Amino acid sequence: MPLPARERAFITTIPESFALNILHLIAGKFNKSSVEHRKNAVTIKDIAQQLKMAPSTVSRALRGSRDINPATRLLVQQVAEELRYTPNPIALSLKEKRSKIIGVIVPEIANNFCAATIGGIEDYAYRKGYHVVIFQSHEEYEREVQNVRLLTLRRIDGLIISLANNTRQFGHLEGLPAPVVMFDRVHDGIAGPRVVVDDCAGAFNGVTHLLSQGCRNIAILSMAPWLSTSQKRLQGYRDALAAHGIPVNEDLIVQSCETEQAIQQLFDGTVRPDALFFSMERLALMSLRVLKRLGLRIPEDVAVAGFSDNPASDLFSPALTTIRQPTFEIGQRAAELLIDQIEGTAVGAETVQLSTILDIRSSSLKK
Amino acid sequence: MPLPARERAFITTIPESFALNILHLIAGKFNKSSVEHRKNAVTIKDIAQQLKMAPSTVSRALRGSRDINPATRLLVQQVAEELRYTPNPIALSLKEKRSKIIGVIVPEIANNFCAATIGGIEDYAYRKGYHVVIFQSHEEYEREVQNVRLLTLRRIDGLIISLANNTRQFGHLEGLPAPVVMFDRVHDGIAGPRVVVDDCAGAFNGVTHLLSQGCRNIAILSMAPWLSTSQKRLQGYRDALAAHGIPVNEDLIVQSCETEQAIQQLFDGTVRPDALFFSMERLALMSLRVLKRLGLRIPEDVAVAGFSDNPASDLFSPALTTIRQPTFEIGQRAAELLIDQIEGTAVGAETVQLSTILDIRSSSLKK
DNA sequence: CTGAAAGCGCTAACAC
DNA sequence: GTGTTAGCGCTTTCAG
Repeated sequence: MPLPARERAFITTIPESFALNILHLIAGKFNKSSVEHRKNAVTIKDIAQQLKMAPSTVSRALRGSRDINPATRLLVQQVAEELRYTPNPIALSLKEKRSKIIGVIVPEIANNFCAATIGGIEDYAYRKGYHVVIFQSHEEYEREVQNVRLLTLRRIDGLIISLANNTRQFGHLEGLPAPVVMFDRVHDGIAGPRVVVDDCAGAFNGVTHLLSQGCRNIAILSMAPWLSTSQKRLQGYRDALAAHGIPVNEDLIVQSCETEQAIQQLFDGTVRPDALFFSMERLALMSLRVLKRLGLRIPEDVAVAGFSDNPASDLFSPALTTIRQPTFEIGQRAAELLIDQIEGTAVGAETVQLSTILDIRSSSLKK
Repeated sequence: MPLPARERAFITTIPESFALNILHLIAGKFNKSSVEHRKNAVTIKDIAQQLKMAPSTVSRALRGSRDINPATRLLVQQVAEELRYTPNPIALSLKEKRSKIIGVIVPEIANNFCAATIGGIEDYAYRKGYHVVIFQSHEEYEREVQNVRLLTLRRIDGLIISLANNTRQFGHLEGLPAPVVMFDRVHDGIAGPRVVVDDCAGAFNGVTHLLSQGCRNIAILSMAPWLSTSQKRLQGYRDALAAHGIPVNEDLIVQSCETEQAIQQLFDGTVRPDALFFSMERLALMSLRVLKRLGLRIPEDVAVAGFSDNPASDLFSPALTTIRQPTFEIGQRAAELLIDQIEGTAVGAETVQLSTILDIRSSSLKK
């Protein structure tokens, strides 16, 4: 099999390196193709050799050190460019103990809130010269732990995380060798800055709106009751009812991971809800589907509203009233807080709280 | 004058050669505090010291080499565990010239198709012991190029990519030091395996369905005409019309990035369409919004169908007829093809073609 | 100003 | 079997 010109050149110029590879082949450490793909990257040494100077000098020239002859510097830069030298970030990481990478762990990338937030994180991080690597916990504690470990091993410079649904222990987030910023689903037991929205106020506004439409039996849906968001949104719900002098019917508070059944049961109970308030995006589609299946009309029979960042909410049948979050900004702020910590410019363990946006649409307009 | 080191990845608008230059000039001194977070992780050396043996012995013991006294091995393992030793993947990458990381570049994570596909990639990759790092091109060529460069520098073991909307040159994908697998939006000029769906057949089926509903003036919407998917889906459209002996009206073929206006203009033309067929997910929501604004009823005035993997399609008003793709499997297969190449077990430059699924819903049912 | 040398953590060829 | 040594690419003392 004829090798491409480039690879042939590589073999003839650097025979020792090739020999080394061959040895690996024999040892079975590398298989054939994994070697074929790797090109001989030019290193600082190659430049030094060509210029007949020490690698350290080249390094200095390239890094713009003060202690260097401008002439040499120029020369080095020229050759570096000629040889298309690119620094090896791995070697750098090893030496400097940092990677210029920040890790993000979210429950599900497919969740509109998460996807949009990541956009904001990337935006800020890239501007600051950091890569962003994204992991999904798929709402599973074990996966989350595993991801944190992986990331730590890779010597990421920092971590941004929104907790999985069923994360109830937090040891994996303590004593980490890198700073952590939490957003959305946070845990008070863990120190460090965080970015959240005013979940309580968001829910309060949403529920108040439903009350203004004449709803009196408002059911609230959430999944894991231990999530910070669930708790605060539930509080907002309670507050709104209290503000209207309406007693809370605990039967209308659904906290279950078997949501589909739970919703159905709601309508078999003694008090049939006249409104559904969901506190998680995942519950939005589910609620609508269940109501549809039960043959209930929205909003005539049941008004519907809740937290969701689905960009198609206005196209639903009927258009869905939602509480949106400033996703992009949440991401940006989280990245900012993290990088401030990484680079030591952090003021303290700040908590950033942003506001939600209530988009009223027909699913909650009784008339 | 020197910029902080963290800014260096972002000088993209200036010529590449110049950027290379700058890149080193500005690599400033590393902030002390950023290292403060780092704990001095225990290394293979620490274990060796404690056990009064050579690091290489420890290495062998830990890697389960054959040439080692079972007793020593056990001892080493015990101490390793005691000291909570974790291997440093960076050092490994530097030595072995591979990272056990595969890179994924998609246009937008927020796109349902992309998010779901990534799920499949992760699933397979993780099972094979690879990490997946995700990048977004945000449909921009420059960003795509930049991502590829970044990934290459990081010595990723392989790349999975779906091209950006406006990528029309492909130099950045040629001669890469790692294998590449393309999916969805591919380019024939680039060698290597790929995973696609039968776009042509998918469009054919969709359009045929619209024809069966009595539609005769079916408009087709796409964005960049040079995308592989656009082309094949358009071909399916033409084929379906041809199969029914219906002449193609070129005015009904919209290929524009100003889609919103373009759709509107369609309805000002001499031939008013009685159906809209969109060939990209992004166009789905847009089409529905424009039609709504124009006061057109779906499907009575205009039937609507097209490619989309939006999981809420059934909840739209009206429920949206879609051509879905086997997203999870696409991801799995792409990862499989890539890892086969990385590990040298690839059979050849395979092309995997999967089938689409037509979900007929009310948006296209004329009666 | 520049070169030589050490070392980041790890593996592997080569002794003994 | 195990120790010694070299080296992946780069930065950084420490001498000149």
